[in-house]
Amino acid sequence: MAFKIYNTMSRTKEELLPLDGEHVRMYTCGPTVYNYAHIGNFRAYMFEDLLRRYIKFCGFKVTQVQNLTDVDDKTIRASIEQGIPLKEYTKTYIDAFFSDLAKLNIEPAEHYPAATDYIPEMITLIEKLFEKGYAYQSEDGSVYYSIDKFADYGKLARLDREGMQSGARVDQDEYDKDNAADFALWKAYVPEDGDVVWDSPWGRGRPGWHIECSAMSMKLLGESFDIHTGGVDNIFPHHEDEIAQSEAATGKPYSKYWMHCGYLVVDGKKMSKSLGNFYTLREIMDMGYTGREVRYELLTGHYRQSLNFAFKSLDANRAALKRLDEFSVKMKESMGSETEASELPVWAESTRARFAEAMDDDMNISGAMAAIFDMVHAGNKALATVPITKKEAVAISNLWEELDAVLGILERPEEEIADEVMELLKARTLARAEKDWSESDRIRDALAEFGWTVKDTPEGPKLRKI
RNA sequence: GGUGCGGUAGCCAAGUGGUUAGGCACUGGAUUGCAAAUCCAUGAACAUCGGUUCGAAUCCGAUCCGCACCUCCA
Repeated sequence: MAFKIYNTMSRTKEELLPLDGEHVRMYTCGPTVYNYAHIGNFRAYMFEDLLRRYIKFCGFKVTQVQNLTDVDDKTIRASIEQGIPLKEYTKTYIDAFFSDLAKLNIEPAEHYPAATDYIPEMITLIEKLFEKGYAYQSEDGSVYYSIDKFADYGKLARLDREGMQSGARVDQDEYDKDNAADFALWKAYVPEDGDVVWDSPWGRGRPGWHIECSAMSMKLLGESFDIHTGGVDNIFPHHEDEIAQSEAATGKPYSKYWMHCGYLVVDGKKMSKSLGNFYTLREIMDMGYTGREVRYELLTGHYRQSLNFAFKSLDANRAALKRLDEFSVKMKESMGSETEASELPVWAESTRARFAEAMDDDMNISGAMAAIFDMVHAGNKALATVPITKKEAVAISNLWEELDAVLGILERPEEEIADEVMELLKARTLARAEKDWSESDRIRDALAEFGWTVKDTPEGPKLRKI
């Protein structure tokens, strides 16, 4: 079996073969911390989480770097407007970002470099570009990259250089540049930047946006690494420019694979701050949805497809997750205190292979989920006639755990049951024994107020969190 | 204008030449003091028109529709 991923560079699916054979080094474009990230942003981080988890499932090691863009036009403008120092301003949103990642059960990357901590590396990189003749300083003091010097410019986005046309926005300092499409490596200081400024060989200023990713990725992962990820909107110009800067400076290939995820859309339109059609995770959770339900939503659409966000789907996910939870609980109850696993029951024998086969094909998550639901279905059916042995239940639980290392949705944390809830349950059982149905129903309502439903089964009453 | 993605049942969503994808909802059944929950069963589809083929959701051509990117958006 081989894990195949779609490489935007070649526009084909290629087998993932790490440069050093065993260790996958990946770089992920992270958030610009000027505000709360919306769940469209998290769609990308979720894709990257699934990717790193599946890479590990395949037996590779992973080192992932995700940057924090804590200096750019938006962060500077907002911090000045609010009269808060930049570092302090961005800290709020950096903290919120990590808190949201945790709620979505996204595995932490190995490194989260902040742009402002890597200014010297960026300056070194720009100096190299000057040495090699790719950089020039314009009259306003800013430093630009000359795309005409880099023959491969446009290879990722497959740009038609001649066809880049007028529909494009007009850059204000166009006339300072050799080519209107040249991009900034270093931006000369302007009063609007307030006290956000660093010294450089070309005068005071701040780095351009693209250079930070090149500098931090190569510093932490090496001049050539395996996978670079981001949303499709980063293909051009951001990733194209990263390639131009990095490969021009080192003369080596930059990232071996480029992977891009599709958008989250709302009513057919891309979710974005400018359209105002966005939701933050905290807003959705305030509406009563859990991080796990949102995770399921973001996870279960294929990453290269645009994903239509709708609360209706979140409601549907709740039912689907319940089905998985029921099965999971059933297995836990069946295994008791047994720890030794036997062979899997026949109805689960092919599940892992089917799951892996689907995921190997560029992370076909729908196929992978189908394998799991098929197992649940076959299992439920089989259990109606042939009880599962304790050791088989252990084997299923082990499988479940292995698959959930990739998905991060199957396991649900144990719910703590308060003493008073237990008392109510006892009282209700007593009432039922005495066939006092009105008292029994009254207690059921009382339990609901504590957030629990009770189900009466042949083995006695069972509590479930609503 | 250039580049790219897409249109599959009530909704979501896999599938790239022949075999039940899957989930949610609906309906029926089992279970239940009644419920709820759960479990089982179940129909229904490939944007349009043409072509290739024994056979097309899948390949080819045309058309219609939607979305995105084209200089700092995940």
